Amino acid sequence: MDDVDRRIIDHLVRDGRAGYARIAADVGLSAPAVKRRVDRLVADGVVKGFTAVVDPDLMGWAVEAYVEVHCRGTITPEALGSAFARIPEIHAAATVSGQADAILRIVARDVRDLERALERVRTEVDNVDHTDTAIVLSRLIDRYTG
Amino acid sequence: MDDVDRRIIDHLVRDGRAGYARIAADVGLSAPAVKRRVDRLVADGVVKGFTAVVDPDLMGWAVEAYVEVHCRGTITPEALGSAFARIPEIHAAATVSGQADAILRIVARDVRDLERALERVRTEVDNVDHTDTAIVLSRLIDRYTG
DNA sequence: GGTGAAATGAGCACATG
DNA sequence: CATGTGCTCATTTCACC
Repeated sequence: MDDVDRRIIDHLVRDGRAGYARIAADVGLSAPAVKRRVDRLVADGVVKGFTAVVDPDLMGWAVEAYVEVHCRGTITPEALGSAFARIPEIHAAATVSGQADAILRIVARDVRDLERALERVRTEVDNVDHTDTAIVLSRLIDRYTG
Repeated sequence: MDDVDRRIIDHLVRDGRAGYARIAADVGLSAPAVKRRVDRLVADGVVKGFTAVVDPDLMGWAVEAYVEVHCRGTITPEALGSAFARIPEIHAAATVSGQADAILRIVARDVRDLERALERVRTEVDNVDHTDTAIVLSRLIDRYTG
């Protein structure tokens, strides 16, 4: 992981479909050298994959919410993770410091979907005391790199 | 936006670097037809772009946090958005319903960076009463499609 | 990591239903 | 109007240096 790798990753984050020749010109290497580095970065898991960035509004994924999950007693991150993984509306989940035990980002088609997902969180995850939901009103920023 | 478009998008979300021929075989069209649809989806803004998915831990972006922003009085989403946009550590920001006015996802290099970003939020954004920060302990889920 | 050749895929004009 | 076909050119991807 040297500086060239970082510049290659930066380029790929900005344009995930950029050709090796363009990246090579950017970082000052040949195209095959860039491909070898990208292959290695993917194999090492530094680059986990490539994806299309979709406008949620235009796709009909209208309702998004941030949900604090508060649990009774103690629960392992692994147990939380495997339970959350079964709920497809959960796009991001993380255990956090502070009063809440975990924070979820839920993306649902409509309010009904959101309600259903929240109900599954409360029933399928062990020891959930309560959830605190903040529904997204307007998306201000959606960055993919710093 | 028909069902074929949705399947193309689904394919591109799963693999942002997939060739048109592979997508074509998947959805039952020819490669040029798929390219035309993808070009249209990008032009229409349904697909906003393509990006590499990077493992934050392996990149040294070690500290991530969800931050509730509580404001005094009223503030427009536009004012919040333009203020947040100046702080590069903020990767996602949205106004929300409930007690908080906005929720941020901040990705910082270390705790010092996080602290600096939070200080900027409190000073550069108008009418901020207080912030409530939950530092991510472990990432459980990071999905890019439902 | 660079170079060159072979294979693969992109991208375009034109014809078709 | 959107798709399919055949072609040309660029890119990828592999060998080897």
